[in-house]
Parts: sequence; structure tokens; C-alpha cells
Amino acid sequence: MRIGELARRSGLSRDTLRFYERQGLIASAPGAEATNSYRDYPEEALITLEQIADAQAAGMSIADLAILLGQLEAADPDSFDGEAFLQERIEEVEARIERAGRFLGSLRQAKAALVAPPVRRGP
Amino acid sequence: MRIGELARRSGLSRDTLRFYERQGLIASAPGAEATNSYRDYPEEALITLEQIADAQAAGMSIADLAILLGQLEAADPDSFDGEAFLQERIEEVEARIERAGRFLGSLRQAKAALVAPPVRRGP
DNA sequence: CAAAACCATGGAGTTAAGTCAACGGTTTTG
DNA sequence: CAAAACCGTTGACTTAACTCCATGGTTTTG
Repeated sequence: MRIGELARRSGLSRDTLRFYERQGLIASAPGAEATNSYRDYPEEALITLEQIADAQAAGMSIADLAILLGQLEAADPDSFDGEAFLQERIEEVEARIERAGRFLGSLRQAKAALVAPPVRRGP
Repeated sequence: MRIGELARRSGLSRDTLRFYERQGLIASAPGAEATNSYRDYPEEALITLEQIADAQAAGMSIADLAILLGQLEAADPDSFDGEAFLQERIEEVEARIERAGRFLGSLRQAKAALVAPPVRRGP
């Protein structure tokens, strides 16, 4: 598909998609009939973009994501000590989720306090 | 306590603390004997800073945090429709945690695949 | 008591992640 | 077939969240 369709379907701007491509997060090929300069994005790009959104929600930087996506699809295990890298990210993300969960608790508590103001119960 | 101690105890830089103070996230008072210009930070600042870290892990911006911290301590319910604001943040954070959890799953799977490479099992 | 460590202020600089504008070429559509 | 919609490239711009620097005063410490 062309970039416009990918933009519409992913909800991202064309500029963002081009930015991601420059960073190596997604890839495109020259259009089938290379009569023009239009590029062709594969269907899987949509999946990759979803993964990128997940990863960003988990606090990953685009630089780290580029490493990850590159390595995970290279599937060339012994060329890179991915285990240590992955373990570090896993721990970071776990910590982040814990923190976010704590904050969510505070938010819910704050809302409950607003809905039922702190008046003393009882006679 | 003075800013240096707060920095050491919180693990943040003095510059970051001053930045947070300018943004209204923490507060300080003139030192007890105002013979100098040194400011005094209350013990609770450490707790607030932890909350800020949690909130940031949950994807909150400092601008939003300033609103939240201001409103939650104002405790002046009917001056601000905090319920809607809180509900929006709650939903954002929930969505973010879900995404992050999905990503964590991918990371764990990727690591498992590295540790036990994808060779076909069986005789 | 002097050097080292600390403090406040103001303003400039940095990084990440986009976003915008302008240009000229290409398809699509009425 | 012409206007509208789309495409690629380049490079400047923006925003958030810090970070650094310089200056000049204040405490602490050996």
C-alpha cells in the first residue's frame, strides 16, 4: 500500500511514518511498476506500528526500538548478546508498569474522594 | 532540608528540582533564619517526588501533573470539574498499562526464543 | 580563616519525537 | 484534460523535559 493509506489505516501522519522509516522502524519497497518514485508499504507495517505504539507506551525510545526490531528479525542469535539487552528492557518495563499501577491507584482514590466527599460517617 | 540534601535523597539533580519547583510540582519556603537566600524543602517533598516519578511512568506530562497536584491538595471540589479530568486520565493510564503489558509479553517471548532457539522438538 | 562545598538566579543549550512548509513531480477524478 | 489529491525530498521548526554555564553570594571544613 502507499503511504497515504498506511497513514489513514494506522492513524499516524505521513510525516510520522516517514520519520519512523528514517529511524529504521518500518520499511518500504519501490512501487511495483517503478515508473514513479512512490514507495510500497507491506501489510505487516500495520502490525509493526501497533507494536511500536505498545513499546512507546512501555517507555521505550525509538532508538532502542530500532535495535530491538532489527535484532529480533535478524534472528541471528550469536551475533549479539540480545539476552542481556532484553533482560534489561524487561526489568525497566516491569518497573514502569508497577509505577504506573501505583499511580492509577492514586487516581482512582482521588476520584472516589471527589465523588463521595470526605464527610465523617456516623451519627 | 536544603536542595542539596533533597537532590541526594531523591536521586534527582538540583536543576531538575528547581525545574519542578518552577512548574509548581514541589514547593519550598524561605530558610528558617532568612539571613540568606537558601530555601527549605519539607520532608514531604520526597513523597511528592515519588508520586511524580509514578505519574511520569504512567505517561503523565508535567503540565497535567501540575493541575492534578494543585487540585488534589486544593480539595475545593466544586471549583473545578475534577471528576471528568480524573476519569480521562484514568482511562489513558489504563490503556497505557495494557499496551505496556502487551509489549512486556513480547519481550519475554523474544527472550525465551533466544534462550531456547527455535529448533524443532521431537525425535 | 581560607579553600572547598553549597546555594540562587538567569539564560542558553540539548535531546527525543515529531511537525510544518515548500518544491516539483504523479495519479485520480469529475 | 484540468483540478484536486497524492507522493518524495529537504530542511527548518516545535515542544517537553531537562541540563549546563556563568555569576556572585553563603556555609562548612581542615
